[in-house]
Amino acid sequence: MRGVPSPRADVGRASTPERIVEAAAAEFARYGLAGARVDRIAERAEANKQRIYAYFGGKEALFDQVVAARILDLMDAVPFEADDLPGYAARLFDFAVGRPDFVRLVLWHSLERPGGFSTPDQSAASSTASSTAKIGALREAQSRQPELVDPVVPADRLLGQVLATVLGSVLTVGGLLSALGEPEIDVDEVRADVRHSVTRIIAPGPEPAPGPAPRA
Amino acid sequence: MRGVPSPRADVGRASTPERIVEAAAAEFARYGLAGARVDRIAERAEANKQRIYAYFGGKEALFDQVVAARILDLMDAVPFEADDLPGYAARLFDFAVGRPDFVRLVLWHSLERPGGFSTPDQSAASSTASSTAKIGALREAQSRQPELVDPVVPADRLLGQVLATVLGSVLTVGGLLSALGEPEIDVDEVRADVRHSVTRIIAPGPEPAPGPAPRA
DNA sequence: AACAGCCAACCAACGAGTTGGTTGGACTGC
DNA sequence: GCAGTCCAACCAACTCGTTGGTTGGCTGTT
Repeated sequence: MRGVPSPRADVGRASTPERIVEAAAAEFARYGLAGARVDRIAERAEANKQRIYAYFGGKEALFDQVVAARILDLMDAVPFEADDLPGYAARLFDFAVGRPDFVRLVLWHSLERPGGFSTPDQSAASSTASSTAKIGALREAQSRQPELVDPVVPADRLLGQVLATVLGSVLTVGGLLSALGEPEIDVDEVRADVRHSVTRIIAPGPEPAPGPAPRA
Repeated sequence: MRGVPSPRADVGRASTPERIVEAAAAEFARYGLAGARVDRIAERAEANKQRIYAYFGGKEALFDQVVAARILDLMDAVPFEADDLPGYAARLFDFAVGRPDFVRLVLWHSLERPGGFSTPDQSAASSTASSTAKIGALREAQSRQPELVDPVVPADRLLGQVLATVLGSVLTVGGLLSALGEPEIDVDEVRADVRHSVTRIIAPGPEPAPGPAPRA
């Protein structure tokens, strides 16, 4: 958003750019970048088409900005908690499961914009920064609570595993695996399973039986 | 494919329908259903546009058939093995990681065709059938090897967790989480992590913190 | 006047799907 | 051997709805 104007004296109604972002999020979540229609976004936003071009520059730019905004939403809606990874995983899970549009948006963005964000939004940089911050926090938590230290998996990859578990579970609930044949799923059960998996992943436990010896 | 003709006496070259499927797989993997261009597929296949309509009926139908074919490929390339879930997970992982196009195809299909396959292909039915078969095999394996019986997670959800782990890891490697800030990933490490996670998930281990103590 | 916003029309390009006509191999009956 | 037929496949042009993006003119508010 370049020049966000102060809202019109039209109380009770979101500003035009806000309405556009909202409508765009819905449209993009449903149809993706290629499938989305600018006219439909304008109509949905009860705004005018050229406003989209005036504020956001174009379809792709709008897409990027919408996704970036939603990711920032996630980041401060679910703060990282190194001391309680199962809980963090569960909260992430709940956030994502409760917002199917968010998940679809991220999925679509990763498919349709392989290069990441074209707009040099802060979101790209800030997210890798936040990742290293998370790993740091995790290490710090481990130094305080030695029983969390896994002899096999170092902190950085531990985080990856946890996120992968959450991601996989979210998509499972979202019906992605239905193509591979997974029927009737209960969200509460899966959330418990996520906690369970993460608990076991982070806690010292049995070694992989026949697999290649894990490196230090 | 309705009327698959016998290949022309044009040795050394795949049949036209085969070439079309191949080209379509590449095109759809790259651009998705909405983004794919029929003309591009025809060109890539060194075939004629109307052949696509003659053989497959249209863009969407072609998409469905391509995806279904690829899923069947997966199914018999990586047979389920109830006795060695970590190994199965690792093989699934390798298959998917080695075929980014496959992953993208499945992802896109789940996004762009929410209702599953419109063509009443056998793939839809066969995949849920194969899923229940998997769960059955898993139960059977557990009855033979009681040490595999997890006191907490029943067989059906166990399978879901394993698949979710694999899926999440594959997407992590594929760069999906990069949006959420996951840098530099080593496939071998992640494969080991998958084994590791699955091993821990299926083996009796520590309970989730607030849960009841594990029974013998 | 400056500015946010709307409306309506417009444009050029694109793209799915179609059609008419052509080529060349294979098989048939004579 | 040869006309007749069938069929896969190619080519090129065409239809026609769609779509990203633009422009000019109008309204109301500050």
